[in-house]
Amino acid sequence: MAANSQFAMAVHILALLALKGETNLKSDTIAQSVNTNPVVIRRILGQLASAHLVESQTGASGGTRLVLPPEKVCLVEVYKAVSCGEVFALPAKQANQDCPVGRSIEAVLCNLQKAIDRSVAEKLGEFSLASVLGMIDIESTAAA
Amino acid sequence: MAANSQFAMAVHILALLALKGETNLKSDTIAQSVNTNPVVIRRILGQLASAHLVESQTGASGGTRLVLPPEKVCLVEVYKAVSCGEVFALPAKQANQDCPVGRSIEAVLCNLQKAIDRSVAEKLGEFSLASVLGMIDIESTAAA
DNA sequence: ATAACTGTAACAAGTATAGTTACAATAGGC
DNA sequence: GCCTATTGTAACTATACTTGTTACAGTTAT
Repeated sequence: MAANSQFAMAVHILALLALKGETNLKSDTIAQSVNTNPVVIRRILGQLASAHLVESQTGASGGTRLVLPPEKVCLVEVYKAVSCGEVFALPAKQANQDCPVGRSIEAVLCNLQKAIDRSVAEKLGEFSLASVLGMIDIESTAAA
Repeated sequence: MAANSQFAMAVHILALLALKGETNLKSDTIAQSVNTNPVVIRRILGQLASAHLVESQTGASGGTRLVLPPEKVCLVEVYKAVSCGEVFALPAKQANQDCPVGRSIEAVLCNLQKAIDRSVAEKLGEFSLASVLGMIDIESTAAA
């Protein structure tokens, strides 16, 4: 399967919106930078809009812009907006309840899953969109 | 797609092996507890064997056993043995190199990816197979 | 009115997982 | 040595998710 790269694309999109400030950005313009189809971009923008991270306008000279300044956009919110938030899945089938291990392992795995997912959320919580922009600036300055 | 539950199954398998001690466990016996097909179990056992976490014997009265005592088996090793180790993927297509953001975002996303993956590894490093067994014991005692 | 956007449905292609059958290779028990 | 049990692995199916694409209805500036 194509690995899920929606979070990476979402960060790229938000970085573009942040640098554009108040101006609306068209999905077509974004698609050129991300190097994909505008519909793919609009799908991700739809998820970001549901999370109240961006706002869009339809019609001529429409487009999308950030709702909040980059310092107030945390990557945790971006991650939650575009992913299921689970690093690993629990088995689809229930374990054998006649086996002592099968009976009790599910709760253990579920707690483990929550612990891992929480640590990812905490780490992402350390980054804001503004900090991403800072990393971009450093990179482009170094390259110039 | 069926979500990847190999890590969860691997932990379940290793818990069974740990409780069985020195004795070889057959893939069929394990499959009954996990509630799946023996071949699915053998596939995971193969990955765990490549990571030197378990050893198998072919032939009659063959089976699989742990290489190390449960205290020395860390869940990081299990995770690395059965997964790609990446919480999110980078886009398959390269971003537009003619765009300043496209040109520099990839390195930022790559560093971000490494930071997140590292935090997952660190959190998993806090758990050993023995600690999983401890959680199982607590659960089954509470249920009894 | 017209032209330019978004939102979204529908579909194809590619790919990963889980499950299943089948069978060669191997090793213990008699 | 022969039989039997078990692993390792290939091959195939079904399912489902992601990306990419076309198409089009709805909306808005000019």
